[in-house]
Amino acid sequence: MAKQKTRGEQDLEDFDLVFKALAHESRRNILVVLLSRGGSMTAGDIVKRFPFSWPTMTRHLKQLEQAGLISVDKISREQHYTLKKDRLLGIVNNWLKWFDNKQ
Amino acid sequence: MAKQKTRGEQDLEDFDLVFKALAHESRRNILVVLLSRGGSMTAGDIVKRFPFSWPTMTRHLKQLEQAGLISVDKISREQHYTLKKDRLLGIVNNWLKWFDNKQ
DNA sequence: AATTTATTTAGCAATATTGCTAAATAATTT
DNA sequence: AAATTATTTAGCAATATTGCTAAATAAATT
Repeated sequence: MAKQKTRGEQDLEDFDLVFKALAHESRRNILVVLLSRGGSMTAGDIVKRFPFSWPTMTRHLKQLEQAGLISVDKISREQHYTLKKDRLLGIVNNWLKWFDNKQ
Repeated sequence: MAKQKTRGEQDLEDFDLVFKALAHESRRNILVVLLSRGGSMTAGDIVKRFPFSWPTMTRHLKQLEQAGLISVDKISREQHYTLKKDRLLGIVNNWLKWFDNKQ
């Protein structure tokens, strides 16, 4: 049985995955590109807009997915990646809340 | 003469420094500890609350400072580090704004 | 002036991250 | 069934990050 995580433990793990994912400029840009294209794109369309190889992009996308910042759907042989905007805003704001008086 | 940066270039540089600084759990925790102690602490007081060596802490603090998330004042032989909460909130929110409809 | 206290700098080793190319897989079209 | 298209996996090299210890600096105390 996997150890059950408390609310706070889960949050800490989320913060870590999310902030690590956001630490790389290209990954931040992938999120912006997804947003600007309506939230959803195939792997190939994303690759076209960045200056690195497909395998490198695959890895960046996987990191974003593991952080829960994007989701994937396989449609025939294409992978459709979708921005999870609410989770991005939710987790980062949840951390920022610590510092925000007006909370 | 140093090249003059446009508004957007400066923002991108800020985002990069800030998100890189926030990528490490201990550095995020340093900010929280500073906050919980009223915003300002000496290097030695910070070191006491973390499980790593002073030189390692010095480096983390320098990264936070370069990101503009804390400032330093030398008072006699002590270094006083101060949380720059407004800048933390300002820069992260400025990036998040891209994703926030309600903006 | 010597010692103590507070802290940084230098430099190394271990680990993690990033980027690449080549090969593999899996679905689709010919 | 062979070829094409979309994409991932494997594995390597370069670079960056993190942590450490030892040495250096700088101010204060004895």
